Amino acid sequence: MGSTNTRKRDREATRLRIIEAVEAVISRKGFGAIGVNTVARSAGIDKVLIYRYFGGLEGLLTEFAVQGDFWWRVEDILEEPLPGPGDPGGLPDCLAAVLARHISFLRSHPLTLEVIAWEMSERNELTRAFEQVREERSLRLMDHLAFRFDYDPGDFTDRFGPALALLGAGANYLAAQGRQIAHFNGVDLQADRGWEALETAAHRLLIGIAGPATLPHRTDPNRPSASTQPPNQTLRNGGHQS
Amino acid sequence: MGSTNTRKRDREATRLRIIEAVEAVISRKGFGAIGVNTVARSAGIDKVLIYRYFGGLEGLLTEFAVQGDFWWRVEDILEEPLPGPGDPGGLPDCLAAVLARHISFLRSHPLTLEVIAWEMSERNELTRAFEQVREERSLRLMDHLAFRFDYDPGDFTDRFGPALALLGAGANYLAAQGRQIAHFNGVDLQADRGWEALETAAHRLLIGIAGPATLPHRTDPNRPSASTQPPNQTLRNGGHQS
DNA sequence: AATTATTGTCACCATGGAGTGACTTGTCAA
DNA sequence: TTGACAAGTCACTCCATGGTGACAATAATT
Repeated sequence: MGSTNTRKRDREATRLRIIEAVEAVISRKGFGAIGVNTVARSAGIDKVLIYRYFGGLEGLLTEFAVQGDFWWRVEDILEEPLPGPGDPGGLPDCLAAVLARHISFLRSHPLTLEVIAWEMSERNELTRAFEQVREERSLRLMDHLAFRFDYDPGDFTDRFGPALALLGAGANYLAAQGRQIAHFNGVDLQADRGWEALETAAHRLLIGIAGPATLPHRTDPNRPSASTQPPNQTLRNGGHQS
Repeated sequence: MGSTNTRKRDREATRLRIIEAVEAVISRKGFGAIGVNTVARSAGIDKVLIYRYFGGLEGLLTEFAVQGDFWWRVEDILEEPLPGPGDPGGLPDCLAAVLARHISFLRSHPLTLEVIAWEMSERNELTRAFEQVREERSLRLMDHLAFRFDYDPGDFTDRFGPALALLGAGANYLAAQGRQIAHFNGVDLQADRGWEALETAAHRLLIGIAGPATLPHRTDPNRPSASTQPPNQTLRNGGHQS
């Protein structure tokens, strides 16, 4: 017992210190500065421990990636209150709100922005894993939205997938660039004002694509697909079923 | 005379070889691999020449940046035929066409994509210069579009700047990511189909923001601003004045 | 032909990173 | 108390890179 002592020679404690050092280095100098020496120096330990405990830099980064969660969870994006089919704004409002939460997440997670920036120029096991998580959650989110608004998932993807890709990708790019540059096409990326303008612009754009004028869904009331339960059970509390 | 001989010891020729080697290295291994040794090895010359002729890596990269033009010129984006105020589609069609040309440029300029990716993680004289060129041309493009559709430039920027920033940034992100990853939100970034879908999505989005229903411009027919000539004279042939 | 300037080559140093083997020291169990 | 094992330290090799000085070879100039 007492395995969680505050011993001086504590493997778990040093493991944690090392992982935290990874985060510290990335926050301070970016992913490009990550290395065995840098991390060891920042953690105040000998680099040989990185090899002993993690099998090298790659293992350490994997561990780091597993610990921290660098992407939103579908449940958080869908958390109520969120505009639904009954609300006046309908689908455009909902999509705009989803995008706003996406943006909010990005802007409050600097480490995620580092990951996004890193993925631009690096290609390895880790970036592949990151990408896979993001893609999986994005698609799952779309399925939930399709269900929420009674679309066939395939229909929904065809209709709104590319548009949401464009807007989401734009948010990624602008948020990541906002770390370094101030303006993009005249928009101030480091001020809340700029981001508010982007969000309202996105809202107006989405009204165009998903507004009442362009809403030919529910054409077949008793189509076989779009079951009566959410696409999968990963939602904590069933999400939107009221 | 005969300064352009095919001598064996030709300073200009070696200078060119070195600059071309920069391009080759970036194309093959990305900006991250750029270095004095790498370039010298790729050019088949001694690295000391880089210091002699360019004063070091920084000078070489500057020269490289000056030579190559890594961003579209406003004139090319505005080249006729381009939808104008008289055409049925009007402003949305025009903006969609502009975005399509932006995308086309990106997809046909891999080096530009490398620059974009590089700018995400690096911050130095060069990236600052790149950014400045882009920003200047983007704003100038917007001014031209405002003039073309008889908007007050400030109005136009307020109304469409953020939306165009979002869409343009999305294109940048997706094009740059398309070098490495295949799918984003279900869209295939390495197939023409995927990009066509993105372009039509953008078009539909723009109809929402700039379509006839949301076109309260020209409210003041004799407003003082929006002069009768294009914002500046950098257009080759005066551009759109018919 | 001799001089001079410049192109290009070679050898070298310093630095910093990745990775490893041998050592010391603290902790736990017998 | 003692021995064994694990935690942590030290010292080192190897390698790639940035950067520089000295030298050889060739072209232009006189």
